[in-house]
Amino acid sequence: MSGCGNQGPTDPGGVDTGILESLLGYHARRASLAIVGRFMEHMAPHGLRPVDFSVLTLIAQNPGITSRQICAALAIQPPNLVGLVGGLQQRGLIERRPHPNDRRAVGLHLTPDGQRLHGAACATASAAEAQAATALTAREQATLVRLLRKLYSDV
Amino acid sequence: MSGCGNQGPTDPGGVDTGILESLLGYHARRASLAIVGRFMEHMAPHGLRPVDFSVLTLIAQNPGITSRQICAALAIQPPNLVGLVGGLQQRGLIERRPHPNDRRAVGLHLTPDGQRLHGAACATASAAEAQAATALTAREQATLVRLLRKLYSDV
DNA sequence: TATTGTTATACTCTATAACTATA
DNA sequence: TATAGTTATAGAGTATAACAATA
Repeated sequence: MSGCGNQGPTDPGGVDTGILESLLGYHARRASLAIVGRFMEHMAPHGLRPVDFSVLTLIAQNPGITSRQICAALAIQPPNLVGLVGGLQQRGLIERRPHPNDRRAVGLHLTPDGQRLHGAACATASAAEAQAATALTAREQATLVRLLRKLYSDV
Repeated sequence: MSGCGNQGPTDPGGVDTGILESLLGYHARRASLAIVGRFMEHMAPHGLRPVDFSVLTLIAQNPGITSRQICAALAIQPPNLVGLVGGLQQRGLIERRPHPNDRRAVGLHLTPDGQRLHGAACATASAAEAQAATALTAREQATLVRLLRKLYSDV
């Protein structure tokens, strides 16, 4: 029974998607792609990808944070963060300072330019969020965030 | 104000994630990665990636479906589907038959082996879904799917 | 011995241009 | 002229191994 007993709903193209419609991962991935795509369009004028904005935010909220801490918080492999941080530094948005306690590590800080750009990017992010969530009420948004957190918090 | 006025919650590592906590895309992406990751682990014994399972499901539910229809339903670029379909055919899971009305197109069908594997994979998918959603009640799951669909349906 | 940051590298995923045969 | 399928290819994104400096 390769159809799994389902005669499921159809997508806009009139194709029966069967069991896919019942899988949380299917919907989570499609929603993620749609939202992140819109976020990218809004953030493009700032020259920031979603991961760039995430890194800037972590540095803004945690001055002196190390690369390893960023990697742990965002699930990025250390080698893949090197170029990203290098790019932000080359644009003059962040700077590296010696870590006070550990001479192996480097503390990351926003420059004044970085603070200005991050402030503008935060406003853009809020605007994008408001637009992305027009289909949802405020209560639905809160519910959605709560349920999504449940899904990845206990892994 | 590069912190956007937020002094947000912290992630397990004790890092302040600031405005990220309020962004739907941030949570949708993390939830998607967590769920899809577990789905991949469950599906690995069948030798199927999520996209392979999706394609097999579409063919199972829509015998004779064309590559272009699959591309439209799953947002895959046609060139990227060629190798995928070729691999499934080489494994003897699907077969290509001439399209009844259009000599340019090819209708895709599951072989008996493909039907057996897809049936087993469906059972695995259901089991993975049940495990992924232990943190949620049945009502919460339904709510989550409904809200996620809203987010990407009106794009 | 373990950890930080780094280089080099490879593998996957995704996107575009261009071709062929049919419509 | 437009579409279905394909090839070749380029660009992201992501993964591991191994190294030097330091803990």
